[in-house]
Amino acid sequence: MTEAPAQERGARSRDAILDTATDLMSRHGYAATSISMISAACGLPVSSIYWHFGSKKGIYVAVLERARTTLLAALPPSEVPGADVAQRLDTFLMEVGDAFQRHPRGVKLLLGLGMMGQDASAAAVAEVRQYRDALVDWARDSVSSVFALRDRPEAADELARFTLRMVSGTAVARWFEADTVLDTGPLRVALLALAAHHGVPTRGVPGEDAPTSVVTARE
Amino acid sequence: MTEAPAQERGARSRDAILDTATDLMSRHGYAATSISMISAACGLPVSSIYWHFGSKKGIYVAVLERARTTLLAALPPSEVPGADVAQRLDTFLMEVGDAFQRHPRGVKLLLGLGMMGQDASAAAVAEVRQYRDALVDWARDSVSSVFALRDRPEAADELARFTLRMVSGTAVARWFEADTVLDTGPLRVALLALAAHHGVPTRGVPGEDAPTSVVTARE
DNA sequence: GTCTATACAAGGATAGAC
DNA sequence: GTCTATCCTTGTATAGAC
Repeated sequence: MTEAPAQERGARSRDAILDTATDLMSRHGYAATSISMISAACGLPVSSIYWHFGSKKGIYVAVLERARTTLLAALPPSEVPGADVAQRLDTFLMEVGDAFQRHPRGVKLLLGLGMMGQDASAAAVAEVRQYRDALVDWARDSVSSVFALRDRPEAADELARFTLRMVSGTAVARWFEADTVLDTGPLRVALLALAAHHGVPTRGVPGEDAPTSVVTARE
Repeated sequence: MTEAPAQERGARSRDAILDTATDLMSRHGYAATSISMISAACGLPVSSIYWHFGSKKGIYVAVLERARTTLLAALPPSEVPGADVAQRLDTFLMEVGDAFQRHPRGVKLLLGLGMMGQDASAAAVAEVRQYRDALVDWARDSVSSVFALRDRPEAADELARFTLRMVSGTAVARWFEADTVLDTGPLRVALLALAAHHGVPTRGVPGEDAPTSVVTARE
């Protein structure tokens, strides 16, 4: 059946290299991953790798770029569906926790690879920033949708940052214990409290919890 | 003033090497830091470094060990002083934010160096674990003291984990923007809400007494 | 304890046949 | 596009004089 047009073989190899590099680099970091390691792991000779990517930094940039587009494509729309805050929040948290499980390399790539230091080429730095900015934007849009914060940009910003930092921190924890999951329960409580603290109406959301005073102070 | 007993010179050199290695490794990571870089930066020849530490892993272990003891010595007692929860919480958060400012390498060392992968010697792994466990213990004891959770170990554990993850996540954020500080304000709101959610009495802590905080380091 | 010099392996990268 | 073979640099580590 119609063998590969010889052009497809190239694309296939490119992907294989990228897969291997992503795996190795997200595990060991950029510096600790050598071209020969990649070559040995994916079966293709060193020169093929250079033919496709030109340099080690080239591989790095390509890996990051693909990771970014993949993750962004997998992220749910930042327009979170749901009738009320509680519903949307639960949906959002479920999605975040899910993405955290499915894309264990997201943060690790940013960190492990971001560790290039001064060696970082402009292209690499640009990729890292773009990756991170895309995540920030998505998070802000999402919480903005969840809590209806279109007219409260600072509040949306704070909630988004808070969420992302918790996710990053949990990713760090996963460094040490592989089966760590994102604790969406506490995060839910925290986000609701933060929203309330900002005077955002959450209309009796807490539900089963917090019979006591939940912070309703304002600034 | 007669010269150092020749033995002190050694100790001094050892410290200098350790300082340099700590700086370089926390910035570039373990793999990306070479012995020659350290040698060039601290002025001592490569062989002196090997004389003192035996191997690159040896330097790593020594760096981590010193970082751990230094940080632990700098951490305030986990018995947080204060008449009520509000006072103790503010004290605790101020201390954490302060430590975050003063010891920017804490987490970065754990991460950047922890990235050794399979190369990690047993000694190195042990050091990393010990470092991290010490932090966890301190955090748990502290929040336990703040919220009087001696008889609620699970609650203390959750609050401690939450706090540490936020700190780690903020450390990650600092990766990208150097002047990032720990947002103790939102963290305060979150911890109070979590405590309340666990049914822990916080005796009218919330808003009125504390101006929305901004607890940051001085100096 | 410190220095110079050096052994030896591994890493990044390229040449050129196929 | 892929392979073999190779160049050159850098890195870890050691030897031995002082």
